[in-house]
Amino acid sequence: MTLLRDEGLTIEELTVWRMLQRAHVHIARHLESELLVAHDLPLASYDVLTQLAEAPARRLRMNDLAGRVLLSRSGLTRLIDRLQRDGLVAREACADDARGLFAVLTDTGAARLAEATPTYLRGIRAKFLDLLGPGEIGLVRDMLAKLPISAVH
Amino acid sequence: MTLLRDEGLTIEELTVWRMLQRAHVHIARHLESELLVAHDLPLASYDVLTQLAEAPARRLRMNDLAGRVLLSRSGLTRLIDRLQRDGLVAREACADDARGLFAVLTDTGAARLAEATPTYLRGIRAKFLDLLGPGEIGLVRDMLAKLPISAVH
DNA sequence: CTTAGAACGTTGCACAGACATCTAAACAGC
DNA sequence: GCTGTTTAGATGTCTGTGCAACGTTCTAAG
Repeated sequence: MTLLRDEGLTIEELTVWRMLQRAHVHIARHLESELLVAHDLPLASYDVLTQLAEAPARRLRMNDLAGRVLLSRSGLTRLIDRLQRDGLVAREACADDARGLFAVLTDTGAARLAEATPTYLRGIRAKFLDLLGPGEIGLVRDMLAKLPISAVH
Repeated sequence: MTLLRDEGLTIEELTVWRMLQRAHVHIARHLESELLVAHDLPLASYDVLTQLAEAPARRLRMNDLAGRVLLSRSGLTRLIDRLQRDGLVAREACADDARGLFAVLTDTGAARLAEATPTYLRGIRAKFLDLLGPGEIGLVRDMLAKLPISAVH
């Protein structure tokens, strides 16, 4: 605890970080298991499908996508492998850059996403939003907006 | 997006969750890599050492510890294996319950923790606390306090 | 045109983590 | 005491991820 003083942190500050950690892990695990049992869809896969669904023409370059879902390039390669195997995503060559590849959301993928989304949203509601007081959501947003939400280094 | 309406979530609410996700992952990765390069200590290990350091007599039952560091029992077993191999933690039998085991922080472990803590705290300061306005930390704490910080199910 | 360098994505490797299963010990109930 | 149930931890196995290295393609400098 002496160390805290050395770095000028209060115990409260440290606790806030720990709570943030625990809260996120807790919510993420809940979402993961709900999605898994109900739709056989890991959270990471859900995130990928969502990003693709929101992207123009339902497609995104691998590199681009990797940044958005907080995954390393290699991690994304394997994940897309699995999603492609399951027919939820397809790989398509990039016309103007032969190195590039698009990950494209298939119709099957879109359907699966639509099917899983209620579960996902209910989970967020139950484990996160409903527990906050009115107006606090805006507060949290403002707070989080100041944090580094940059891409993976 | 139509699905959002169906579940009564606004886009803002969904965004808040995503930002929380990104913020946590981003900070955690930063801490992890800093601890790794400077002290060869993964974040999970650091958390274990911290919990033990704060526990009475520097010891905690495996099961108890698993809950605090958000790790499965098997995950903790392996992690303690590694920490024991490195001499940072020792296993000790439990007097009044022959099934039980204590994980005990060794002096080496305590030293290593003390050595790594400045790095850890500096990271939290740089990637989290310093980015918030004054008074916001209390706000966040109150908010997070309402979230489910329960043990692993 | 040629060549050095950077960027995109994939692959080999090692490691961490979860789930299910297992053993040993404690705790019921009778 | 004896048996059935529960709990504490450890282990086998499988999945997922990151890092470093690689092949390929694009781009810039000479």
